[in-house]
Amino acid sequence: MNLSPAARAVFVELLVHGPLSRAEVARRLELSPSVLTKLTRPLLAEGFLVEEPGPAGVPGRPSVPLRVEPARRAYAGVKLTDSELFAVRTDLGGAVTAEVRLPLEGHEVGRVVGRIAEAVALLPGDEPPAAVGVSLAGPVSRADALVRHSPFLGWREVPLAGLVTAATGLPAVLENDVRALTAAVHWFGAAAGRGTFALVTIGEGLGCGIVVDDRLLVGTAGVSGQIGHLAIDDRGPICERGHRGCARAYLASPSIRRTARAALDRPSLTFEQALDLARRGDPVARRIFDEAGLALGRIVATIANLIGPEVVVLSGEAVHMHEVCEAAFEAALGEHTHWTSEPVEVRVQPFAFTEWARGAAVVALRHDLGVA
Amino acid sequence: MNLSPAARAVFVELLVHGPLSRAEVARRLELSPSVLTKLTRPLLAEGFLVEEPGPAGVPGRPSVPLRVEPARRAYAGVKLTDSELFAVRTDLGGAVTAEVRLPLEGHEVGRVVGRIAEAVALLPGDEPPAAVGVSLAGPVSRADALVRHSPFLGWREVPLAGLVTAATGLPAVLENDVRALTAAVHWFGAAAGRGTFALVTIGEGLGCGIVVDDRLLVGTAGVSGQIGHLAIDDRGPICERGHRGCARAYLASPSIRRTARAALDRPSLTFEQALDLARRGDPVARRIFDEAGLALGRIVATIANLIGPEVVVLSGEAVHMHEVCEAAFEAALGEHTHWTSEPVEVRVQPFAFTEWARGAAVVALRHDLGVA
DNA sequence: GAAGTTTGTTCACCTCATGAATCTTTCTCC
DNA sequence: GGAGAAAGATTCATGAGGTGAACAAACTTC
Repeated sequence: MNLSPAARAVFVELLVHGPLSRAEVARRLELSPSVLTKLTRPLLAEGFLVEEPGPAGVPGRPSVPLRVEPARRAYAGVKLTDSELFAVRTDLGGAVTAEVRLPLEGHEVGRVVGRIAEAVALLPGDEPPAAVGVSLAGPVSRADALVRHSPFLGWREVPLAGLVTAATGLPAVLENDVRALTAAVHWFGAAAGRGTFALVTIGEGLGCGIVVDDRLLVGTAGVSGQIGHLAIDDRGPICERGHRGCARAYLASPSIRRTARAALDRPSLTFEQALDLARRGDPVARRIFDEAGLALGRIVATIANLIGPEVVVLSGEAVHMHEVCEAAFEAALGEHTHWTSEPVEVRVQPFAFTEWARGAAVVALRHDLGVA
Repeated sequence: MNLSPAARAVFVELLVHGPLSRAEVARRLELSPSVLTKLTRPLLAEGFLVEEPGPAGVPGRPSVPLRVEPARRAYAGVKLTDSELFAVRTDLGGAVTAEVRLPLEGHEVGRVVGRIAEAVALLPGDEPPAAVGVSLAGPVSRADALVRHSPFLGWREVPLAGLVTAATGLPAVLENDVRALTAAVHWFGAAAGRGTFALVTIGEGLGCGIVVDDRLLVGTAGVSGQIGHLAIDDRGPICERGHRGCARAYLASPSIRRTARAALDRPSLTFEQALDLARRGDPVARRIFDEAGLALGRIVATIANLIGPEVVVLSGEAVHMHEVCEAAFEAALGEHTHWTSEPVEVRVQPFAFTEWARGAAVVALRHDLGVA
């Protein structure tokens, strides 16, 4: 989109913080009002911004709120798993306008890239997306556009973004899945407008993305938010790495399924079935989910004590278990929050199966706007 | 000092990253070489910078490294405890050039402020310091220059910085003690030049300061780095807040003293005596410090997993215990570091009793330079 | 309808970084 | 030892991008 730094700041402010008058944006960004006239004019002319009817009944010249026109531009986001691929098309406001789901046949790089291109082409829409974002689990070097290591695809040092650009003819960006989701939550999700927050995802694994002063925490060698093996209790269940009572062993859905199967002696029980049993008051299932809630509360409290976020957002494929284990969660959060502070605000972001891909699309959007 | 943003960036780069040529500074700050000529000229003329003999033996015009002249300006730093006050004078390079220690007679605000002014006046030096920094434990609102709450002084909402300015006639800044020390470690200590690191202090209490991308993490309501009550083991010793096996109970020097007195049945044993027993191989004392090392390793691993710092610096009055519990510390750090990462680099910053006050002086220095 | 208030615009101006050109001072190669 | 290469430092015209004052616009309040 090629925006000047000031124009970018104005556009992002309007995108994330909703319709705002020029005067209000000037105050927030500590700019003089005159510069807003200048910066918004071309954006209005090109249709990226539109004027809205303003509030009435206040003294002074009525303000004219400016709003980003979401339909003005589209983005594609693709999330890779070991067996399939989710693709979505979103507008400028991060809203999903189309979705596609394709199985992956094998993990050979060329085949997967072909599938990605296919999925992007299948997404209905008037114009081609302005950029494509791709996300997957595991360490990713965004700067080098390189998949460092993907355990479930068996990849090492794959320059995926370049290959996707070659296959689609579109600018492509690569990002770790949790970080991509964090970006979406930051701008358009439960943490919209918050400067400092943490996202905790619960599902096949545990993930954590941290945003400090509106900047995503990357960490040395691209590693941060590793909460999977946080020690909860030296006597708890054993995780795949042999740790007793670590966070994964209590919380990850495969661990919960495993524990429930063993405890209930039902070898084919699914996670959802176990959750249902707990909902209906089965004491064994209840206990398992209560302990999961305790672990989650402890994790959130640890993050909150250390970082001091404004809010902690919960998401992930298994986040709906929160309603079942809420009491235990709140108790553990309160108990482990530092005594001088109030427990951190917690928000549950309902999870749709397109969420991961939407995160990737938001990364594409941010890239297109030139946001680091 | 009233520097333009660019001049400030140049000066700080030279202050923190040692002597550098103009060309090198231009490259690091992504500025054109010409602007460096312009920006450094007044700083050289006023004696804040001096030219140094450069390296020989390389092709091209020899570079002229620029160095900050530390003696050009002085700062005062004051640390308050419940019973006494430590004051230091430092130069621009954060080096301590004088120190004073005064007992506090009572905790009445006016008396304490008078003592601070007295101590600052007592510090020998040619010119008065350019600014005074004051640090103390507990929540401090730096923006409002307000001590929110000081448990050991019995203060609430005391506008200390304003009072110190009134009493000394010097600009005064207020900061939490751990954060002040973090600032000193960041610019002139074991993390000098690192962009992302964590400081963990061990002493009467546990503290943690976090710097991300060269910016101090403040946290909502000014609260972050609360590691004191991190849960280590549900069966461990009990801390003053009634938590079993929390970090304080394992690591804070009063807890260690208490545990050692009870276990060895020596009611008047000091922390240093217990440490000495451990050094000499006493099995009871060894065990106590080994467990402290395990707790510390676990804390550092947790911070490293979450933040991904380049280095974790250990400091505080009791940091010398690290040498005694190093093996246990390293073992716990390795065990609790996420399996995909190498253990974080750990540096021990030797602690002098002037360190806290030096931190306060560095806060004054940063304030004087206009660094947030 | 006059006064007051706030928004939005225009315009002259000013700060500050850039980029090209140039000068300086060394090393390397022949 | 001289020519040329190399890198640092400087000068200067230029331009981007912001500010501040002045003013117009559009509404409320009295």
